[in-house]
Amino acid sequence: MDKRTKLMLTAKKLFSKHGFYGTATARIAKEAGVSNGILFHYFSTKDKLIEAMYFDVKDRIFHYSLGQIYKDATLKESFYTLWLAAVEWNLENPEDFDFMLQFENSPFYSLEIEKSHKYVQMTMELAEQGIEQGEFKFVSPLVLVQVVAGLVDTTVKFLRMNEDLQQDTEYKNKLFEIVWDAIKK
Amino acid sequence: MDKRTKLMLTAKKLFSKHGFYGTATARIAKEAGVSNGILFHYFSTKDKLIEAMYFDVKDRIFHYSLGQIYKDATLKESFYTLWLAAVEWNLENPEDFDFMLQFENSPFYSLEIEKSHKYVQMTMELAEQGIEQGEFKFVSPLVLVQVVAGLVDTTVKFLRMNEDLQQDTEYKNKLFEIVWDAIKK
DNA sequence: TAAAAAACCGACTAAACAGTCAATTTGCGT
DNA sequence: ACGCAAATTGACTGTTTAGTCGGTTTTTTA
Repeated sequence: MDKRTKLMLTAKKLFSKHGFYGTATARIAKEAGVSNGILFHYFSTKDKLIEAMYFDVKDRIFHYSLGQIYKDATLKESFYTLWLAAVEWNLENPEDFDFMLQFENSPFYSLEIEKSHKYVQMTMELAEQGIEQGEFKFVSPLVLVQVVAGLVDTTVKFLRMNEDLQQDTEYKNKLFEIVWDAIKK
Repeated sequence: MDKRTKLMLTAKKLFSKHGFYGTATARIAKEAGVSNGILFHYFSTKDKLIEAMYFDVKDRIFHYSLGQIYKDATLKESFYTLWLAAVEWNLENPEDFDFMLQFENSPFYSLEIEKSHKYVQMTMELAEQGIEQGEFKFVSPLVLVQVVAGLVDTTVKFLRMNEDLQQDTEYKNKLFEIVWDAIKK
């Protein structure tokens, strides 16, 4: 594995456990088994490292989730697939989840960063589609996207505390009804 | 104003803008116009200061929101009042909102802290009531509470970016329908 | 295969940091 | 007005921090 990847994996682990400033760059390098200098060769500042990780995680989760949607699916099916994929991905990647929560609720984060992401566009289009078809509530499509994203987080946090429910498809269907009822007209 | 209060106000401002570790204790004291030493007289460590602020904010917002509920209100009215009060309080106290978001999504936070709060009990009881009456979805009451709390955050974030909608009662009613449909059977 | 470029090292530094402490002031009960 | 406890000060410290740099090894290119 190349050292850049090693650094990012170690950083993710430490950031998610100890927070951004609770994690020293020297510690990241040490636990990654590389030299101190190489960290700043790949990431000119600590902030750049954090930002790079955000884009990396965001990319992977969207790529995975959107990839699950199949052609000719109804809107409800598409949203179900999207929601379930996001929930399961986050459950399987708890460090990424904790890192993202921390980042998106920190002063590092701004909506400008969010909007710069190509995948956000795609989910917005899905929401607009649902509104035009009269299937979704007549509110800003941005609200609908944020509601779904927020409910993904809520679901993940809940299922983490109730491991026995994580495999319970029936219960997860019930949880999805919360999401669907929230956005549908 | 006593120095303890001055310190907390300044800390809140700085934490919400620059994050926990981006804010030095010396800076808090300086901008509050008090000596360095007095900070550690009132709060033995920086972490204790942060935790004290969490309980302070949590207390004020719950006290305000729950105080708005009137007797003999229906369940829907109670939830509407609660949701609206929380949204408006957060809009009027953006520093508290940012601080709480940061805290609750940081490694500082654990559910043990949350549960220790008396007001959380009260909202849980409201949710249980709704489930028993067959008015809410048959899921864990904790989910319902967290869904509503999460949707408060989502709403606040959205209304912050759309200041023109903050006074639009009709639009806010629409946003509440999202919340209500999410939890109702 | 030589030279140029990129990856890599780890010791180093200047600044910043949380928390201490001995000394002084303030406020309050008697 | 006395005495005592609590509030307050700010200089100080030992440690930790992000980021640098001169030099070395490895990889790429021509």
